[in-house]
Amino acid sequence: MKKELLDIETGELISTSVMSSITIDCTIFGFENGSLEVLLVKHAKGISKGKWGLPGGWIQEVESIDAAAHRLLRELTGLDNIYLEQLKAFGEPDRFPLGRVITVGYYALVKREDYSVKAGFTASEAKWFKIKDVPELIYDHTQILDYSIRNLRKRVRQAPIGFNLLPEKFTLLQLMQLYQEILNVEMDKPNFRRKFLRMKLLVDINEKQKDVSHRAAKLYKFDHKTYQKLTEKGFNFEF
Amino acid sequence: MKKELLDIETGELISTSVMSSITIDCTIFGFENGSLEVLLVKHAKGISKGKWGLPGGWIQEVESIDAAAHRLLRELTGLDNIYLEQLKAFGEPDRFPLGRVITVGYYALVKREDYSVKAGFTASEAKWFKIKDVPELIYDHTQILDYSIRNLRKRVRQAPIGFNLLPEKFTLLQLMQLYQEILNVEMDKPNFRRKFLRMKLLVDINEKQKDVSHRAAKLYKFDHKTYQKLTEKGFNFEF
DNA sequence: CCAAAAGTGTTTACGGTACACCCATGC
DNA sequence: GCATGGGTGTACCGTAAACACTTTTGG
Repeated sequence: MKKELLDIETGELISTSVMSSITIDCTIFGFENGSLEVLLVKHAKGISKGKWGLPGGWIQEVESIDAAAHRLLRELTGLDNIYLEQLKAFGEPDRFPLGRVITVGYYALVKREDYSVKAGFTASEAKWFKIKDVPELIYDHTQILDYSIRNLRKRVRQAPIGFNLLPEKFTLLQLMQLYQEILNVEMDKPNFRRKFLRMKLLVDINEKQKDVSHRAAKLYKFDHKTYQKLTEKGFNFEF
Repeated sequence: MKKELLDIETGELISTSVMSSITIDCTIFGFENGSLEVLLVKHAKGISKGKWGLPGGWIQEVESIDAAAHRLLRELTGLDNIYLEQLKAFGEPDRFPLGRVITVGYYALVKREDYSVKAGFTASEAKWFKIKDVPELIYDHTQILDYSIRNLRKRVRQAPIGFNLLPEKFTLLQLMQLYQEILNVEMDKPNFRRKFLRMKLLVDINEKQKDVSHRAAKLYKFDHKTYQKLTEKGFNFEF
């Protein structure tokens, strides 16, 4: 529809075919050394210069919202096939200081082993933060992040999406630590292992850890087929 | 921001301060005679004349998305304080034939006893449909409705939101029938009653049904305080 | 040997499920 | 009496929770 719009951050008039008044913002979660982290970007210019925020962008005229979010992730991380889900639209009238802009929030789960900062983004522009170390964010991004975390906690108890934060091969203890970190609870190792193994969601790949200073743990993979079957009939993870 | 826009349904140029390219559509659920129903409106003019769709509207420049949805509901049903939650944004590029418009989907639960069609809406313009009798809908509204139903089924197992579809005072059988209808399952009466009573969510108001041709059932109310407490620590309803 | 984490076994209690059965009311 | 739904009792089973215990590996 419209081809010219004011870049509401820089004040420049830009000419392109994106939708005005609608943006996308994405909370990207990662898991490293037992801590849940989010990827934030530092704004280089405009009124929010020097401040951290969630990665975001515009939606093109001929692109679905989901496609725009995937494109954004690819541009930022170089990764395709990231686990990505829409949260909801955020649209308080005053959420954005330079005009009325509604944003569609997403959250993504990334395997840190796959991730590398993409060309064009230096370490000073994009950085992982532990949840507890997240600084003050621009606009309503703190609110969006809070919503993302609450949503992750909810989702992780309804579907085994936590796998998307772990390496391909992982141990049961890693899995348990992931749940402990996200849900902020203490769990019993023996009970956790039995509970998860009973679900038949893990495939024993007959490999073990190497170079650990204790008994090596079995490595598992996630069984996508069982996951699909369970998803169709609905299921629950209460920890 | 912009004050003039083309009414994409009628083709008229209208002058008002609403956001262009963003609308709201709302699935309004009701429960009557053991059946789950939705309120649809018939479009009177424009390219979708004579077809049924979800009630929807524009978002004003100085109004939050949630406020717009509440206003829409009030205009349509005359009701305030309706249970209302956002679903997500729907934005396929071709979802709307006359231009790129993203819509924010909502779903609402109303007590049918409170509801009356508002002045300005005649019976031929707004009508309740049983879920199975819903006709073909305009644009992507069938998809939004499907998403709403799936979401309702999910939510009803995570929080006792079903209460919002029942009268103030209800029997345990009514409650069970509501769950059976929404989840499309058969339940055991004795077990359902014990399970629900154990949750301490129901208040026995020491009243009984009248004029029924069988033993009169106790009437209950929903205990909002216990609900709040349970919500804070998270809870699950598996039926 | 010890430390550290992997992994097994056992006991208890509670909630889900199935189903038999009695109660109250109108016709 | 009979139909209809209201409501109680009970027996069985699976799983969650707590925790004692054994196994494997590096140092």
